[in-house]
Order: sequence, then C-alpha cells, then structure tokens
Amino acid sequence: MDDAATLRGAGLRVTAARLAILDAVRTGNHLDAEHIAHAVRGRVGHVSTQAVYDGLHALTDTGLVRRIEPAGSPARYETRVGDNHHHLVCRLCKGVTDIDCVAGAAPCLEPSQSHGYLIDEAEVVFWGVCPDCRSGTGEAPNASEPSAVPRG
Amino acid sequence: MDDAATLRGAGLRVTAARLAILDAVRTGNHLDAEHIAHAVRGRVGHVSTQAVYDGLHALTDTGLVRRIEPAGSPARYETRVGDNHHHLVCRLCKGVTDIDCVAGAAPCLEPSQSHGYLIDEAEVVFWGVCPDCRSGTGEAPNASEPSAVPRG
DNA sequence: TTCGTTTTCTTGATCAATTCCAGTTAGTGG
DNA sequence: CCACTAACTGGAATTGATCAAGAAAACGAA
Repeated sequence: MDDAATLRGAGLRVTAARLAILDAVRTGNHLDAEHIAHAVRGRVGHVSTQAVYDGLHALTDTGLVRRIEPAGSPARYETRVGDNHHHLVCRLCKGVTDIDCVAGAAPCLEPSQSHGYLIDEAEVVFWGVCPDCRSGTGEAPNASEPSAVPRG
Repeated sequence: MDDAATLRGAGLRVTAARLAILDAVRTGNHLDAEHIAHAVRGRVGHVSTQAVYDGLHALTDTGLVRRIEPAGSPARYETRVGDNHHHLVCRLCKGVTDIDCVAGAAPCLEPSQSHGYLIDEAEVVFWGVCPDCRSGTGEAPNASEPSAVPRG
C-alpha cells in the first residue's frame, strides 16, 4: 500500500504536503515539527508551518504516526505504530532510540495499583546517555559539563 | 528536620518564598507552576512568577522536589523523591496519581536492548481515565466528548 | 550589631512551540 | 466539469518558561 492509498484509507485527502510529511517522518529519526517542516519544504517547495502542524495532527489523530513528547524536548514523531515499543532518550543530546517491548500488546505492564483508573497504555522511557555523548563525539547541547545526572 | 533546615542542608538560603513553595508542593497534588504560585501568594503575599520558577528550579536541582512533565500538560512538581515511584495520568483531566514501584531502585526496569546507552532511570507513565472522569464527575477540560483514547 | 558578599527577588522583555482565525486554494465525489 | 468541503496560507495570539539588570535580603565574618 503506497502512501496515497494509506492517506485515503484513513479518510484524509491526498496532498503533496501530507505525502511529504509522511515520508519525512518515516525517513527521519524521531524528528520534531521544525525538522519535518524543513524536510517537507526541501521536497515540495513552500509549505506553511501551520500546514505541517495540521498535517501532523491529522496523521496522529488517525493513528498513522505517533507523537512522543520526552520531557524537555519539543514533540517528536515516528511512523512505527501499533507495536507498543518504548524509547531510550539521551539526557544530553535528547536523541531518541526505539526499544522493542518484550510484552507486546498495550498496556505492556500492570501497575501495582490502578487507583480506579481505566488504563490503556504503559509508556516507558529509559533515560541515559547515548554512545556518542559518552564518547564526546555527539553534538550535545551542553556536553562540556555532564552536571548531575538525576535518578528516578 | 523542618523545611528551613532542609533548605539549608541543600545549600540554599531560607526565604519565605521558598518555604511556601516547598509547603505548596508537598501539600498539593502534583501542582504546576501556576498553581504553586497561587498557593504561595495566598501564604506570603506578593511573590513574582519568576521567583516561583527560580525557587522550583533550585529545589529540583538540589533534589528536594521532583519535576515531571506528562505529555500535553505543563511541568508538575512533587516532594516524593528518591523512591523511584511512577505515575498514573488521566487522559481527560490530566490528573496525576502516584504508583509505587515494585522494583525499588532506579532503573527499575531493564530494557531489552541498551543500544550502548548508559541508562540511569526507567520512567513509567500509565495512561488511562481516572475514576472521576469515568463517572462524569471530574472537571475534565473536554469531558463532553471522550473522543479517541489512543493506544500505545 | 553592622558590614560586605552573594544569593534571591522584582520588573519587564523575550523565546520557543503551538494554536487560533479568517480568507483562499485545491482535492474529490457526483 | 461543478460544488462541497477539507486543507493551506499568512498573520496574530497563547502558553509555559527563560533571560537580563538592578534592588532587596540572607548570612558569615568582623
């Protein structure tokens, strides 16, 4: 199924902007809205920032892309959906890496108490320092001083 | 140990604003900066917003309070630190409830692959609908239409 | 105590990410 | 090919948070 059919199947109109957004999110590695906008413009010329946000909103609402929001970074998007995988986030460069969920379906964990909540998802984020930042190779925003690495 | 001694022990000066912030965070239930500012003002009169942010920053930096940032809500603060507990977040009203971590120390989970990261924390957020919102009692911002409850 | 240093607080501007709005453009089903 | 409506544009506005410079206050030392 190509992207045009995917969009139509989700009840969305097929536009150059949305095809480019979908491709940018799939090709990129957990890009944020700004980087997606940049990639989209490099592909189809001028596209307003609002169109990018609108497109991302439509795609997330229909479940074609997933939006993740690690603390301290803008929202990021990925096309890997439905497999309930988790994420590894670097405290320094904020880079995101996927991690398979051993349990499969959501919610993959059972809380010790549910407090009456109707739980549908367990979101797991592993925080640490990525290989590049550990070796000083990474483009860390503040790699000069590792400072305190807080614990949970 | 009272709050003044706690602040001093963390290397911070003792001010009325900070004592009030610490008390507001402890008394409140995962309040955001705005609500903390409101509580502080009700206790010690005028305090600038900046002083509240600065105080919260100082308290989080020294580990006296923990800052959590659930997707879609402003940062929230709690005084329960060091026990690596987790959170239950309501998709509708954004309310937060603590959940004990059965494993104890951080990181409480081992990822299936570490990808070379030096991992120090596993943050677990359970998403669902709280009892109040389920029964329609809650002050949900958009409780009229439950809309789609996305899955992980 | 009083002083001097350093932190903290104040006011006010600024920022980044995102959303709202009104009008125009362009997919799509008929 | 038309009409209807979703999608896009340009621009302003919102929210949550930070930065900057000077004034005030905490606290160790004299």
